Order: sequence, then C-alpha cells, then structure tokens
Amino acid sequence: MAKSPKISASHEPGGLIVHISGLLPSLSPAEQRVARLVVSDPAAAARRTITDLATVAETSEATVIRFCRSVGMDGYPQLRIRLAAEAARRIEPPDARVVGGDIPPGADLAQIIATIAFNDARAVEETAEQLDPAVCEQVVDAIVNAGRTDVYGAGASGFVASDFQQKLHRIGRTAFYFPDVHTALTSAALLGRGDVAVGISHTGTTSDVIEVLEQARARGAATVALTNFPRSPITEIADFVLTTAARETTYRSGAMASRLAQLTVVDCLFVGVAARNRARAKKALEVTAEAVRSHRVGSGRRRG
Amino acid sequence: MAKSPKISASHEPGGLIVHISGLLPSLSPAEQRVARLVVSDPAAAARRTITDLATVAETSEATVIRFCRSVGMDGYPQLRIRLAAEAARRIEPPDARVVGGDIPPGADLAQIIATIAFNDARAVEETAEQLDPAVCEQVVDAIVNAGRTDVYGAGASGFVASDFQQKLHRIGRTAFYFPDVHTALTSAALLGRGDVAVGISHTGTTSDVIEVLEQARARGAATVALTNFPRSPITEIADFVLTTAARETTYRSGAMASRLAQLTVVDCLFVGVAARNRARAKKALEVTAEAVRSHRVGSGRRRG
DNA sequence: GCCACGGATGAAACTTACTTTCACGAGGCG
DNA sequence: CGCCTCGTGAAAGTAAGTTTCATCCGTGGC
Repeated sequence: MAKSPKISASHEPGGLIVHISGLLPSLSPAEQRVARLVVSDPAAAARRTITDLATVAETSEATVIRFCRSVGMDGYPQLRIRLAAEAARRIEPPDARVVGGDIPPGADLAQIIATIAFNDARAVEETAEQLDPAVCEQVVDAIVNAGRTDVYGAGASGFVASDFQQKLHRIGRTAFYFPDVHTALTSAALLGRGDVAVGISHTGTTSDVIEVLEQARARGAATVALTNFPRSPITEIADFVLTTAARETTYRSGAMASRLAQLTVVDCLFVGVAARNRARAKKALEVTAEAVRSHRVGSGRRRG
Repeated sequence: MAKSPKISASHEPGGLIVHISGLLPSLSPAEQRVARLVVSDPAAAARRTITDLATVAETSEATVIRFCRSVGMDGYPQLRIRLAAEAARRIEPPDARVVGGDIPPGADLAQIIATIAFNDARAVEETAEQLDPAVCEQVVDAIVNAGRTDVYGAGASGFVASDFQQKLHRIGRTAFYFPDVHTALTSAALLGRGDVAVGISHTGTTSDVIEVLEQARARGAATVALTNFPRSPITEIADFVLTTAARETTYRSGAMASRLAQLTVVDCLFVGVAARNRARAKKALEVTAEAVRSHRVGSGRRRG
C-alpha cells in the first residue's frame, strides 16, 4: 500500500488564494513576484491585463503564463475570472488589518492582539477549506487499522506531534512521540507494514523529521506528512500529504499561525479516528478523565 | 465614437445581474439574447470567450460588445470579471453551522472538519475580542522586568505552557517550564519579588497548577492565570487573569478549541514582550533560526 | 412605385491580449 | 572545463476583443 501513487490534494477546493500561498515557496523568483501581487490583492490583479500584471511584477508575460500553469490554471483569462470570483466571495477584512500582514513597529497591544487573532483564525478556516476529506479519511483508515502510530515533529511542530500522540493514546490507540531524533529513528526502524508514521513540519524541510519518515517508509509503514507547503521535500516521501494554509509572511508569524492550523488538522484526524468506534473512544475518554479528577478542585460551577 | 448610448449608464447600484435584467427590455433583439444568457447563468457566461458567447447567442461578437456598452461596461473582459465576481457572491455561505455545536454521530469527515474549524476559529476570534489589552500590557510589563518567568500547566495546557516557555526563551528571556509538579513546586519556592509565574488551566481547577501558583505568590512573585473560566479557583490566587473564550460544549471539544485560544493569547503576550525590545528580540530570533538551519534540507525553494 | 433615412446587424479589418517558441545566461554537476 | 538543466525575457505566432463599414430591413415621404 505504501507504493500506491501519492495521494494529495491536487484540487484546490478551498480558496485559490490559499492554494497559491501554499505553492508560493515552490515557485521561481519571478513567479513569486507575480504570486505575491495576486495574493495581496486578488481583485486588483483580476482587473489587470497580462501585460499590465507582468509590468507591475517586473517580469515578462511569459512568466505570468508560467505562473498560471504552476498554480493549475489553463491560462491567464481563467486565472483572472477565478481571482475575480475569489475576491468577491471573500468578505472584506474587518478593518485596516492586512491579511497575513506583519505587525507594525509602533503597534499597541490591542492592535497586536487583533492582528494575531485575525491571522490565526484565518489560518484555521482556510486550512479547513482546503483540507481534502478523502485524504483525511484514508489517513484515519490507516491509523484505525495500524498496529501502532508514530508521530514525529521537531521544534514547534514537536508540540503538535506530542499533542497528537497524547490524543490517540487517550482513546486507546497505540501511539508514540519522541522528542529525540535518535530514539525516533530507532522506533521508525521497528515499524512495519500496517503501521503508520506521521511527520509534522511547517516548512516541510526539517531534515530530522524527513529522515525518520524515510526510515519508516523503508520499513513498509504508511507515511503521512503534515506541512504548510505542498511541494516541500517532506511531501516526496509521504504516501499521504495534508497541508495547512497559513499564509507566509515573516517566518515567525507564519509559523505561529501554522501551529494552530496543524492542531486543527490533528483534531480533525483525532475526531475522525474516535468516530470510528464511538463507544470505545467514549469509554476511554471517560476513564482517562476520571483518572485526573482527583487533581481538580472546586466541584461545581465556574461560570458566572 | 460620437454615438451616444441610448441608456444613460448610471452606476448600477445593487447587483449587475439585477441591473441587466432591468434594462433588458430596452435592448435590441440580438442584445436581448445575449442578456438572457448572461442573466440565466452568469458563471457560465463568465467562462465563455466573446466568440463563444456570440455563437451561443446566435449573433456576432460585435453585438456582444454593444451589449457590454449598453449595460455600462467598457468591454467584454470587464463584463466577464464582473460576472465572475457576481456569480461567486451569489453562492450562499456554506451552511449555518451551530456555534459550539457538537459533532453529530453520523457525520462524515467533511462535516467534522467544518465543525471543528468553525469552533476553533470562533474561539480564537472571540478570545481576542474579550482579551483586555490593559491586563495584557501589565503582564507584558511584568515579564519584561522579571528576573525570570515560570510557566506552569498540566495535560493539554502543559503543551501551551511549554510553548510559551520556549518562545520566551528564544527571545532571550529567562523562562522555565516543568512537566513535573514536584520540580515545579521546587522552582516556585525559589521565585521572589519581581519574578513572574504563569499558570495555565482550561478549567481553572487543576490543583497541581493552582498549588504551584499559590507557592509562587507566597514568595512574592507576580501571578498570572490563563483559563477559560473567569471565576474558577485559579483566578482567586492570580494577580492578573487572562481568559480564553472557548464556548462550553462537551468537555472534549471545548478543551480542543480552548487550547488554540490559549496559544493565541500566548502568541499575543510573546509578541508584546518581543515588541518591547525589537532589536534584541530580532537578533535572538535570527540566532536561534540560524542554529537549526543545518537541520533543514533544500536551502532554496522547493522544487515543483 | 421609388427613394431617402435610420437603426440593427454581421463580415471583415484591425488592435490588443494572450500564448508559444527559442536562445541566452546562470548555476550546478560530473 | 564542458555539459547539463533551469529560469528567463524577446520575439514570433495565435487567439481574443474591438472597430469599421457595408448590408439589410423596415419606415415614411414624395
């Protein structure tokens, strides 16, 4: 099963803009200039002719066409009408907050809060829009039938990996997470056909995670990648690719929003797995909740 | 060019489609054929080229252009993108998902994803709305001036605590997180005036966290509570209370959304702290990013 | 009946936009 | 060093959109 053609979301169901942001890093420099213009103001881009857009992006028409093809369009006119549609559907961002914008130097805390929350919420929503339920379903299948599931992640993605592991564990699935690469490699080497390995990496370029996932794949385990970038290295060794949709801004803010998006995906998979055997999962959750009850104070009401 | 249009092209206020159907009777027969096609299926019309549309309307391209002018457009491309936008706007937003709703037993994965994402995004947005910037500011002040900052949390909130610790550490602030209660208690006992202790607990009733926070307070440290419930026990021993706004549903889904909300709050505090000394924080971030660079593959962009 | 007249219309000329081809140059690899 | 690959824009080629203009057809006047 690990040798079947790679399954990933090639359709861009959610938003075209989201789709483009995800592909951004995999584009050539000149195409990136075009992409950034398009993403930052789709409506304006839709109004431009190809020559006009090329000029603004400081490139040639040929590159714009290449960009269209890169993001899966037939040609410029198609991109144009899709952009117009997209821009119309999109509710105007509340106020002056630029989507995916960075925080201005003089910002006060209220602005900071608004900006972060806006970007975080957007990342979550857009991730859900572009998530392919069919791929999720297959991943859920794999986990449900797996002898065991290893979850790998480093740095910030390590928290997410750990969270996933804990969730699976709580509903009685055998799952592991390893904060240490060597231990993870050792574990991966012991995986086999029917097992599942999940690698989480925002950039998709974390060599530690990739390496471990490769090892897992070599042993016959089904491999799942969770990344923000659909064409990053990690996707090349994964049987199933799930992508988040945090807009790339500065590395920092992109990564922050991405982590929330990753958690959302993890939650979806978790609920999907739990839904496969409600009774068992419910029981398991109750038992584990009971286990920590003695660590809770104040019996009753909290809300005022 | 001296030809004056017979219909004074006023700004079409409502929808373009409405506008067109309004002046349909005033159009010439051939133009009416075009108009009817456009009105009956704007999206389809937007997909056609002018030649195509002319053919379907059994007329010439020239007439289509005349039609464009008659309804106040500059030319066909403009009509086309306006139609695309119009058509997109008509599509009803997905479905009225019940806020805070639980996932129905027979739900398929697509529904699960939609529900989770919806609740997650809402929790983040609503948390931001009710967060008090003044309190955040004070917390940021305290952390900025602190000798050191301890972050406590258990279970799922432990991930958030750990994340916060790591973030502060990355920008050069002395911060600690302890997965173990005993160690945490020990650490709290060593805090003093000017230090900060942050306790994270969704329910606000986690005795371990409360206990540690009490200890910290007794030693003179400033105490911060991050919880979903503003009147929970943990708030009684905190100098500063920050609340998340995950709607209470089942414990499970509430906690999932809450965790994202907690992370958002943590991000806000983090950015707030970082903003106090941009140069230093930026430097620290760069240095730490550099430190993991060798663990990334494909230094440039990802190939397609 | 014949002849203007004027609006509607499409064929064809024309212009602009879009697409393809190709050659050059940079950077990587043997 | 030579070979390759890839990104790129100039220019050629094609298709789309626009304008022009002759035709058609009905109308009304002589």
